[in-house]
Amino acid sequence: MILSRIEEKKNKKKEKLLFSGYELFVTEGINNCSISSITKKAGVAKGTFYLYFSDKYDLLNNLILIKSSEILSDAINASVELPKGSLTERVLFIVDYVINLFNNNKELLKLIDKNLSLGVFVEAINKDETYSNLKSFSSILLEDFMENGYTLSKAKQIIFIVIEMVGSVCYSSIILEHPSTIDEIKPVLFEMIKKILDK
Amino acid sequence: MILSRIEEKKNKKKEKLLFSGYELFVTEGINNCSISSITKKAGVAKGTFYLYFSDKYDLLNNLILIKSSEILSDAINASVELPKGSLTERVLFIVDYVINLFNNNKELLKLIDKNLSLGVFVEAINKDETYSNLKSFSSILLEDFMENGYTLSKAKQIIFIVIEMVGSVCYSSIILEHPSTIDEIKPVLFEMIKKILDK
Amino acid sequence: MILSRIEEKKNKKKEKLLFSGYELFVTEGINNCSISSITKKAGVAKGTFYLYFSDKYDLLNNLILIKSSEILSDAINASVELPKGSLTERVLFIVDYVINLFNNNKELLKLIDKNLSLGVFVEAINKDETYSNLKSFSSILLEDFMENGYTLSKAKQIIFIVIEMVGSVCYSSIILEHPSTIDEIKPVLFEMIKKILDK
Amino acid sequence: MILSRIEEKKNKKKEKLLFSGYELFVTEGINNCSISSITKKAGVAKGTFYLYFSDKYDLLNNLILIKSSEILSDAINASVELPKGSLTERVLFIVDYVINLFNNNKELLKLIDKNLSLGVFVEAINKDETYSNLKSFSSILLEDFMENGYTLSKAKQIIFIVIEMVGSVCYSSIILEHPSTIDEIKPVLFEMIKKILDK
DNA sequence: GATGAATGAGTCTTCATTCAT
DNA sequence: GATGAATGAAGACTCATTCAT
Repeated sequence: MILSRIEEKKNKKKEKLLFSGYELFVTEGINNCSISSITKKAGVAKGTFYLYFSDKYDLLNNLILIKSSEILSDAINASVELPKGSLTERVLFIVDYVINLFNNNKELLKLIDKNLSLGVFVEAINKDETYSNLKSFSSILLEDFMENGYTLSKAKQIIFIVIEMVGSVCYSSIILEHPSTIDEIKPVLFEMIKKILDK
Repeated sequence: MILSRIEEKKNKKKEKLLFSGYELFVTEGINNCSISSITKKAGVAKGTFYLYFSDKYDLLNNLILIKSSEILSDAINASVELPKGSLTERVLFIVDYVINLFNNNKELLKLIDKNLSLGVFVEAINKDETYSNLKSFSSILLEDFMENGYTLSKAKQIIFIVIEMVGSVCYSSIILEHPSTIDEIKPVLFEMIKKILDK
Repeated sequence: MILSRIEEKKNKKKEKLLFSGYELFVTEGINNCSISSITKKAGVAKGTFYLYFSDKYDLLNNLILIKSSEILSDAINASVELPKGSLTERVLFIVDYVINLFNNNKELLKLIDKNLSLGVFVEAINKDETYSNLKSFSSILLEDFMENGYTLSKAKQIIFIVIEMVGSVCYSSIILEHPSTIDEIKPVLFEMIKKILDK
Repeated sequence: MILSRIEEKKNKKKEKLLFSGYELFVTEGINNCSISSITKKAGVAKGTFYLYFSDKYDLLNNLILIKSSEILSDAINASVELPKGSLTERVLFIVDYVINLFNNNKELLKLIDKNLSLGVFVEAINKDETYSNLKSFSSILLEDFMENGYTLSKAKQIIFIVIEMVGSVCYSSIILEHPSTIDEIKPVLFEMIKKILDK
């Protein structure tokens, strides 16, 4: 356990770098951030950066997986209270949850959407066991689809399209506020999702 | 008309720069392109770049407007042959047209989607008279919505969401080929659009 | 006389360039002025500049001679009314005149002192017949020195030192306002000049 | 003291840059010096320059303060041997010292006078404690003025004017050698200073 | 004479990366 | 592991100057 303190210290540095990177990416934009500015903000030496990340984009990818994982973990915890089989409600609930989250954390939305779609994130889940808890997300949702008579493959495709649609609309309406605000567009979006899922 | 030859030359230079920028942006990625490489490819001096554009992103924006304008102009010309009022068919036709176009020109898709959504482009239409011919696009489509009982505002919102959805799905499936290929996802997408537009 | 109109036009261009150069030199500083900015302000083509001046500093030198010539011409016209032989009064009158002029035209002071001392200008007088009218300035003043028993050579040296002193003090007190304002320092300066000239 | 070696190295680099800057400024003129040429001469990388200075003019200002400080420190050490109260002699001694110094180091004179008058330097003394040893300069001299019945304020004004006068005359006569050489003008200058200080 | 598009050398500045401590 | 001084390649941008019209 004497190493754990060193280990802790190491993790602290990595986390500080991640956090500083996040702050700078969302405030300055990725193109305007340098390794220098990240380490400066993190309060560590420039060389330290290379002990944990290969470059700026490596840090970014770490960040996106972490943040995306958080978003969906939160959504899971909230949506489990809904009764099994209530497909439309669950999807709308999750979508609503994500919209609210993004609406309250525009910087996060900016970072994720500007760089990697949720789709890419899903891919990471499949590969990396670290995010295995997120599989339960899929499974709860997928089971609802099954119960409503969808094949697994069809279900995945619909989820994919809905995620793309929601992400895209969120970005445009929340960040760009164009052509509608999220409040104006949300009812229409929900109506469309309902229609899509209605048998 | 005596100036026309000079004016012509100038336009040629600008076009050469636009074309070279396009080529490099799509092959190397915008971050990996320098003014130097663009002018070199265009066969003009470095300083010449600044006679026509303020920076790399200025050229990019020019490019996106031009390319987007081309895409929609093409879609207009093709869709006018459909009878008035056939809303679902027209939307599907246009979507299909755009998908095929992007599928045959992945570089173009990469450039446009990575940087500006079609939504931003629509904004430009409203402001700039240069793209006034694109307004007919809206009008033909909007008339179909009207004839099917939609309000103008509702119609615009639906179009916006569909464009976001199609653009996003295209990018993921055509460029990233994840989680499905465009051929796999297209039928599902069409089915969803049909459901959305069905009264 | 048919050429005079062309000649006039030419002079107009040169004068416009001189004037624009003056304006830009004093507002932006010489280092921040380009041929481009000068011609733009003057409303002439870039190439036209080279028809009249070899470079930025050529224009500057022209400017300084012109401006200095104006200053001293004005001083001559004013000081001639004083009776011959009143050396101290004449010097103080001229110094006062120059101080007031600089005080009302700080830009002019900035331009002249920042670049060429009045001493350099005096050199030009000796060489260039164009400014021969300025010789009368010397003669009136020098005669006063003679009448007060100075040798010509001594007179010139005293004038030189006084000019340097006044120019330097003006620059510091009027432009930098340090360590005194011109109003505070002027009585002391006058007292010193009086002592210098008192036999 | 373990850091002292690194600290030493850093100071060496800074000094090398200062020295190279000095050499180039005086031989080539400031306008003709590039960061590149300075670092090349100093034998350091271009980027190293920016670790110590923000730009060319930052280095120049450092240089002027250092050099001016040296000049006056030397003058102090020399003038303290004079008996207290011998105002005229002390001023002449100091002026003579400065003239000789400039005469033997024309490049230094060129650098200082072309850019900042001694007046500006005095301002720096008042603010920055680094140059506090220079205050003794003022104090010794000012005390002499007091003993001769001058007010503090009057004394400062006279010193200011004399410094401006001497600096200006030095520049013209030593650098431009116009209209007199320093040897020719010095007796006249001394005579004038004597008259100024004579009660 | 006048023009201004085009040039490309030259300069500043940033920044990822290294490495001795 | 941690540091941060040093590097120098790379890129953005300026601008005096030319020359065809």
